[in-house]
Amino acid sequence: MLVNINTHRRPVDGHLAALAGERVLCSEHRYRRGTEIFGEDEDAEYVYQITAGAVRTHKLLADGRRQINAFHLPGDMFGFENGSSHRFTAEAIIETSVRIMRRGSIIEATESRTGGTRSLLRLVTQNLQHAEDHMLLLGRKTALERVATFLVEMDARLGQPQLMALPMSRRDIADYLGLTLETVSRALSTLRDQNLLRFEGTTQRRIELLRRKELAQL
Amino acid sequence: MLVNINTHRRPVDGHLAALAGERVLCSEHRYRRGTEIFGEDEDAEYVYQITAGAVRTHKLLADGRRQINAFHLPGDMFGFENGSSHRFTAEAIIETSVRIMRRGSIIEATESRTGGTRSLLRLVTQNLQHAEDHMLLLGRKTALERVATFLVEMDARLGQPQLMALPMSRRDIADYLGLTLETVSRALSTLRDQNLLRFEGTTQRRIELLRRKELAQL
DNA sequence: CGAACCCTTGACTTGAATCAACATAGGTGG
DNA sequence: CCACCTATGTTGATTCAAGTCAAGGGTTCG
Repeated sequence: MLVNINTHRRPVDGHLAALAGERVLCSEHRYRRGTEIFGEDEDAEYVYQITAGAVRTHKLLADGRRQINAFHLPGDMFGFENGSSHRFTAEAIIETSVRIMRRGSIIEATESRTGGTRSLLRLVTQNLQHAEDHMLLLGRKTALERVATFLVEMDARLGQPQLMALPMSRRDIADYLGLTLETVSRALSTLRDQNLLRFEGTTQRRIELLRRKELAQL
Repeated sequence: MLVNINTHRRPVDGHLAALAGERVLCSEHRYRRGTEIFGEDEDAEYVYQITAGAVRTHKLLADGRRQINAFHLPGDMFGFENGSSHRFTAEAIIETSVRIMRRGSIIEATESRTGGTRSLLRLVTQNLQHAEDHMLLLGRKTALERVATFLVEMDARLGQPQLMALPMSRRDIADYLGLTLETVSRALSTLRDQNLLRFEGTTQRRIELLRRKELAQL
């Protein structure tokens, strides 16, 4: 099975047709919040680059326990860190636009441009590095340390904005950090009480980091 | 700094000289149990293949908490999953022999042989896959599930021998699984009491798996 | 032979999970 | 625009899985 056309989560037919042609190497597509972009064990036919929005990738255990491997933000590419078939599920966290490319054409492109798959190798190596750091977090850090690490990571990836607008819910953060959503909420409250951060306005997803250094050295 | 000659953990001068020459592309070296092969943040000058023994790679937090990323067994290569500098420390678990190659020559070799860095890419991708599976374990599995998963993994990698001789201590297993050594010991005792495994003889590192299927479906 | 590990087991503690209640936001349709 | 509903987030009370502390036996190795 190459493509499962009768599900809403696949690129629409028009995009497939375009991608199948010779001229068009990539195509834009939009996903509503909460929709699946690809599933675990599906063929890795396409590679994705986010132009707007945010994506989470996760694995599930049989009884529903979820581990989020990574969050992807605008500019990030994802979907090829895999082998030929996806090893996890990707979902749009919020309304998200992605540029979709055929996997094969990407590999050929990077190969001819750099005289090898080196840039691809670099991307996979970056993913590996992130995974290694995350294993240390999951295996050995306390709840407060995990949440602080998460905030510092997001802050850096968003370019240290004055105000950080997190796209993901407390549950997503929890499943990324190997915690429960209550524990994440409590840790954030603790950090707020220690004046390390501030919630902006009424929605709790807008956070201002007040003392980045102290947060980082947890 | 390319090579820190005055530490015992580096290849001896003879090997360095040989590696520097044109003819010899690789060299054999032996490490006593517990000795460091390379350290975190060192230059990744060499790539290693184990011919006998076992190696662990780990990261440390400032206060000494340790997370073991992976165990390496005979036949395994390690040391280039990194970028140009090592992102963790590698140590011999037991008396270990490794084949040492210059990193550069490996990359060239794989490139010329396969018309690209594809085989290298495959190796890094395998590492990434392992890391992703391990994140699920560390983030979401119970102690018993972690130990069972560990046993099944080792069993498979050792070729499902009738009797499995683990090279690593309970502490190593604990630091790999994000547990304490006591919890690992208790989990093993529980599995023994459930007749899922058996300790062979007096040393507790020889284990016979009695019902692999039931162990695997935890 | 002694010393340093290694492993197991028991008793107790604790950090995070679970269970529960409540507040608020945001989306939908009347 | 409002009323409703669901999803989201916080906080408190309680439980529990794993950690910590402690003791004792066994093995290995210099």
